[in-house]
Amino acid sequence: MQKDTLCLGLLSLGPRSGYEIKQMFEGPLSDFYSLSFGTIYPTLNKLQDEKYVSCKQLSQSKKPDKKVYTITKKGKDLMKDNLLGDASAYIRSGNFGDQIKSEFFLLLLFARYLPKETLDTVLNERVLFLRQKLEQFKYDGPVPSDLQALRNEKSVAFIRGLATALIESGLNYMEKNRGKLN
Amino acid sequence: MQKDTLCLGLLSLGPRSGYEIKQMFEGPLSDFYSLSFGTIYPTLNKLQDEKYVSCKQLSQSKKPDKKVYTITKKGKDLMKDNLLGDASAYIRSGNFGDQIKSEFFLLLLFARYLPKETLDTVLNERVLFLRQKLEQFKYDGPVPSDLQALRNEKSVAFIRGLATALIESGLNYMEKNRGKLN
DNA sequence: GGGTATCTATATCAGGTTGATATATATAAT
DNA sequence: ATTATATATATCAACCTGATATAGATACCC
Repeated sequence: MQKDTLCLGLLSLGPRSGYEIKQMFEGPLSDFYSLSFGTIYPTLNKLQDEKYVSCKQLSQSKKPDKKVYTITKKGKDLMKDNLLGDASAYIRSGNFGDQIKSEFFLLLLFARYLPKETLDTVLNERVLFLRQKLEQFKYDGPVPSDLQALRNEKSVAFIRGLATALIESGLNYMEKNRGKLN
Repeated sequence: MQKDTLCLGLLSLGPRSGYEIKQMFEGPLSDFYSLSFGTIYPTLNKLQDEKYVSCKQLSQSKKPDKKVYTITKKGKDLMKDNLLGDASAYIRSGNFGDQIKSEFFLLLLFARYLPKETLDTVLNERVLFLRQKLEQFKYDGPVPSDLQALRNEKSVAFIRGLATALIESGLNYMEKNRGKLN
């Protein structure tokens, strides 16, 4: 997905600074996508130049100033056009699509070169890690206000449910079949 | 995972040309990882310079010449060292780790900006796509001889089983919950 | 025979992204 | 006072991808 469309999509949930957009990627979005500062800041500048977003400099007490970007009517139109135009291209991506770099699967692929105890430790820690992820996706308590807008999206509820189902079935498979790797 | 380690790992399954390594990434590995020619060829040259692989130029009838690379003892040692040294870093990557760019999930995130019929079509085609993927992972018939070495790995059987379980639970969830996106 | 399409095979490079780093303000802890 | 941490913006070298170039060989069509 074009970085422009993605930033506009996140700004459609409410005005944000570049730093806050990055926080969204490090929070609930981190399992599906991420952009670095080196991409986010230049993208926001470009979007501002082309009037897809407007910008207000905000002085804050107790924190450095920040630039808060607001999506414009022109920006919303571009976002919707882009989403609609590219929708069919995204069908074949994602989990078992074409954008994944899974180093864990590569490690499993070469499992026979690892000492038995190392493989055992790796699998144990992977299970712990996935259980932790599961808790994160199931967590329903309070979140920082910036992230609340994401949480409120119906689509996020769907995605969290899907992630939960996938992790649970993955855990289940690993616990039942890990013996096959030895 | 370092590209060096990855190429050495694939060469540990048998001698291959750069083109054939690329074919492995486009075949059964495509859902977990990929490297482009722009990475593969320079990596093989570097590995050859440093004696981690040896190279034979092969004339073929009916096809252009190819350079076939064979992993050396020194190369196998490096590969094992690297796998062992980096194993713990790979635990938190992969599906619901930190290396995923899922454009399909992003599209779902912004589902409310899509016309109802478009979303419906997208979900239908995604289901068809995943069913096709499922068939690919379950397929047990003959494969080109280059890819047979991968197929024979115990770890590949484990990974294919895991992928199958994940896709099935994802399909199941999507079919039961897609109404929640409207 | 000429056109073109496809497959095998290697190589290179512009363009884009990341991860690291720099800079700065402010709070909190030692 | 200094060290660490959080907020906040910005930049850049290093790296990778996707595209493109080149080339030998087969195959099909008119």
